[in-house]
Amino acid sequence: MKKISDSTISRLSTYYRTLSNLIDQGIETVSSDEIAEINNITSAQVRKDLSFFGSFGKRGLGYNTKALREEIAKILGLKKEWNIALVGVGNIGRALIDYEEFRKQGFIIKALFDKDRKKIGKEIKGLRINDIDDACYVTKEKNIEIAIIAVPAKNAQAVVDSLVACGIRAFLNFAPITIKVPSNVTVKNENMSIELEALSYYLTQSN
Amino acid sequence: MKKISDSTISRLSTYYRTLSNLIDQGIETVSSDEIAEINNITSAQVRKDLSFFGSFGKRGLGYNTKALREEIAKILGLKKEWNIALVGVGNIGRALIDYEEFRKQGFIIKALFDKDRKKIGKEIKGLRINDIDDACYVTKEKNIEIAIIAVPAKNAQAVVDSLVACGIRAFLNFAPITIKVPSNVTVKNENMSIELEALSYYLTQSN
DNA sequence: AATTGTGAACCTCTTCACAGCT
DNA sequence: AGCTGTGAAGAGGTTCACAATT
Repeated sequence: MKKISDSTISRLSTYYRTLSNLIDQGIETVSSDEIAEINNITSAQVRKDLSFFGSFGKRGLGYNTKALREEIAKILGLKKEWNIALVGVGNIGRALIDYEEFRKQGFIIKALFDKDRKKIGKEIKGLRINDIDDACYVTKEKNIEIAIIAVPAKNAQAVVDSLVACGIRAFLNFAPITIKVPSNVTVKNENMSIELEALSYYLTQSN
Repeated sequence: MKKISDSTISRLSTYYRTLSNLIDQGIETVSSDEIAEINNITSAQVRKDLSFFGSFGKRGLGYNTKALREEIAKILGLKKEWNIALVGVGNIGRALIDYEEFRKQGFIIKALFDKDRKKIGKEIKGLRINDIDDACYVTKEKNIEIAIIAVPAKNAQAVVDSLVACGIRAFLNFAPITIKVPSNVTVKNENMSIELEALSYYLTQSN
């Protein structure tokens, strides 16, 4: 399959959310122009993004909201639940356990890991905190497919290395560091300081 | 000033972090090639990014780590502390209050807001939770420059609208929705579900 | 009449490659 | 000799504009 850009994929996610909202409002049909307007982009962009995957609209009419959301769900792989491991039960980690948005989209945290002896064995929301050294056993048992890395920067690479060795191929990394992985493994970064620093830059510019 | 791309700005943030790590290791000189290697990019990219702002290296030698970090700090506006308001004291919000990384970079949370009567008046880490309706008074008193939006999607636009009316011009938005703002206001999004959905897409593709 | 789907044009970002400096 | 700084080339992403369809 042809290579689709990261931007297209992340815009599909926003279309998915837009469609969900429209469906909640009882709206059955929507044009690329309306989807674009809601998301501050152009209608050509919306149509082009969708065109990589098929023809989902009707000329003159637009798109059926439910049908289009269904198509995007298929594209993004949201028709199944994904089993997630959360590594690092600190502030960020604990917030993510309670993050409704993940569960709503079918991302279910099924395993917790930490390396702090004081935490291991305890439970949060019915989930036992496991020793990261037991990662391979637990991830296999629980069928984990994606790991969220919420450990300090200095430990992040080692944690990912060992999970890659267990066969995990997708990571959401909250540590402020670039993680190295083999080419068949995907890492997405969630680096909150970077965005704040961009704001700092723009504010500094405009003064 | 010429328009610098978002990607360049966010890479500058990563160079800043890379340089901090090198300095901690006592390394005094670094080449664009080494910075690139650490961050999985090309050395031409590193040099081009820096070239938009000046000439900070010595041909044949590379860059002085401390001097370059200083330059990047100036560019990104990190030579001062930024006063931040956090709106929405839920799971995510509370995690951010304790997030050391922000404080370390000079982003100091100085005001908390919520609209839940049960929370207003209480304190977290010595910070009083204020009524979002008092936003203008409090943001002015505390000299707030950036707001972090950690409220449910359905309230996010209204919260931002009222803070824009108070004069806030920079937002870090955690709500999974596109916020509309005037052109002199900047919004950066931190949408964790989007990144997970991208992982879901890549895993789905490769199976 | 309205709106999609898409090749072509356009624009922006990245990489190349080398002159210039240390 | 080694590495930066940068114009030019190349790649990739976005927008235009219009034929096709309902």
